Amino acid sequence: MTPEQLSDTIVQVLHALVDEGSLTLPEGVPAEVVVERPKVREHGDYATNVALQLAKKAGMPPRELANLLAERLGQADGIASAEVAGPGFLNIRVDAGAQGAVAAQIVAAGASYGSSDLFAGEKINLEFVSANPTGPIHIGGVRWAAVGDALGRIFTMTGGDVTREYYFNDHGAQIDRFARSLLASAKGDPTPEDGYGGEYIGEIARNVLAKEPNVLDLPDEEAQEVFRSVGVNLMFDEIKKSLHDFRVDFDVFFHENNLHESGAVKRAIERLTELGNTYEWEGALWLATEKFGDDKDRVIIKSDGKGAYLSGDLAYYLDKRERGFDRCLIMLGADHHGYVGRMMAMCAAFGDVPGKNLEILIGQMVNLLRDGEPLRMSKRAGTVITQDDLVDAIGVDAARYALARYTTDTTIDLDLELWARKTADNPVFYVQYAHARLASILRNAADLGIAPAGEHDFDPSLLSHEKEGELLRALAEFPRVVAAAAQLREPHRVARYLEDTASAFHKFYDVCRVLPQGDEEATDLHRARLLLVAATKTVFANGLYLLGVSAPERM
RNA sequence: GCGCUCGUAGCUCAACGGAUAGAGCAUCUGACUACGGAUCAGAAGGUUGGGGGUUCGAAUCCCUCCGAGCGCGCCA
Repeated sequence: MTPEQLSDTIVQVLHALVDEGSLTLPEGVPAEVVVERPKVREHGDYATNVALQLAKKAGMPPRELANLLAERLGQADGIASAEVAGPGFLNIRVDAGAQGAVAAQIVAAGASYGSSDLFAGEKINLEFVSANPTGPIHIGGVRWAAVGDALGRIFTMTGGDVTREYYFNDHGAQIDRFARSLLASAKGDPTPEDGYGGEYIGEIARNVLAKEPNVLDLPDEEAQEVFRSVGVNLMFDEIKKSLHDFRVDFDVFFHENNLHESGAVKRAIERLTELGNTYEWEGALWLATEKFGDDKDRVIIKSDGKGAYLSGDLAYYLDKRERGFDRCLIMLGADHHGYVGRMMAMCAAFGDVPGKNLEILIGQMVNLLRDGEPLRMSKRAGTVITQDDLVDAIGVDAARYALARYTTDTTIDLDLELWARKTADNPVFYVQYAHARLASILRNAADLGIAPAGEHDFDPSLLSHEKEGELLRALAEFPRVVAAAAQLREPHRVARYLEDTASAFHKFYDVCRVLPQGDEEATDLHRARLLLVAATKTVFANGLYLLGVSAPERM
């Protein structure tokens, strides 16, 4: 019995009590009730606070209502017992048979176990990383590469129609600085005062020279144009390759420059003007964002006639909405949190709903440590830690797992030494090891010619051991965890869940022999446990997939 | 000065407004004639930064103070 099924059962009992007149609920019976896994074992398999929630509405003391419910619930199908505890909690024990049936359901669902229709019919645009094409992706961007892609997988699993999008800021002064830096490097000049340093500049410059051998014969201004266009494209390619190697593939790479060239910026401004949300002042065009909650109004066309940075964002947002996205999520580093106010105001200025049509997620900084010492980064000195550096140090699996394992609203310290280790103190190995061990059991079973219990010969009530129950309950949680991760935009919940479930599995494995020993004959219990093993492996495979981490058959 | 995000075990971090705040690492004690010991069992470790408030119930919501990180351009 899954938590969802238990919730349904409780709702049915509520309906029955209302129908026979022993319970009055003026606001009606809720469609679902909260069912949770108690932290303390003595509190049963599941617990619900429904009596506490409904007591006031029913005009009845919580414990009295809980008693009423417990009496009926105890008689319901699949429920072994229901007891009232504390201020009015209901502690519920599930029949072993009802519990064990989950294993068969999971194996039958396979790769789709955990999916739901929570976001069905919604077009969701996820914009993340979007690092400037003036250099490789650095550590700040990688956090979102891992988290954003995982979130995309989670939204897909909960029914959403997901588009991953990367916004290339290939317009404006920073690109000029990039081009000047390349030219200076190619000529052997020192890095310009406001330019970019680092080895990659020299590398890109050499690659441009390889493609355009005569470029230095041109006047500086023309040469710089060549370095700009060729250099930026080389940078694009490098960024895309890094991301692909990181198992993050974007559906759309959107170039800011297109917005300016296609007239999209102009159109967006016209729209905002029609809506009465722009005005001219001191030679510039302003967007009235303050009335939508921003600190102050913002310039969108500067007095020199050029578009301010925000003008690209306006056009980009409008473009996404015109492409039919109901939800536009943008993931930014904490150093950009200052934009949230104006972006939300801009969204409202278009007549949209901030927080729904546009959502901005802020990720805090990542600090890298080696042997407990912080790695200091300096752009000038070229000691920036890039995505590729991180992958070289600890590998894609560990990097993705490490970055997706924490809530994005706290800064994290990653110790490269720890995450490179192939030992138990590295959480990703703990989880992957569980999967490999499960795979190994199934391999051994196949060698022995033992098949997991099937549809007709599976007796769920055989899985009655305490550790089997805990593992089954953990497996039954998976869909709820995925749903919560999607609704709260918190992929780390999946990682934490896998760690808990790995622990439940190892504890089960320690005390419950799955395969027959020696000449022992395979029994129904062996086959039932083998089915449980298959179900567990399915959950690990699905969970690791959501994080973009491999699920190894062997390690 | 204003704003955003945070403050939880020695360390890194969890915890739909729920019961005795949990894991891992590190420390200490145990378990291998092994379905993979990259594991398991146990011990120890806390005034959830301080103080108020809201309610049946607060790490979580509100106010305030302290501390940290990050932002506050007609830069991009």
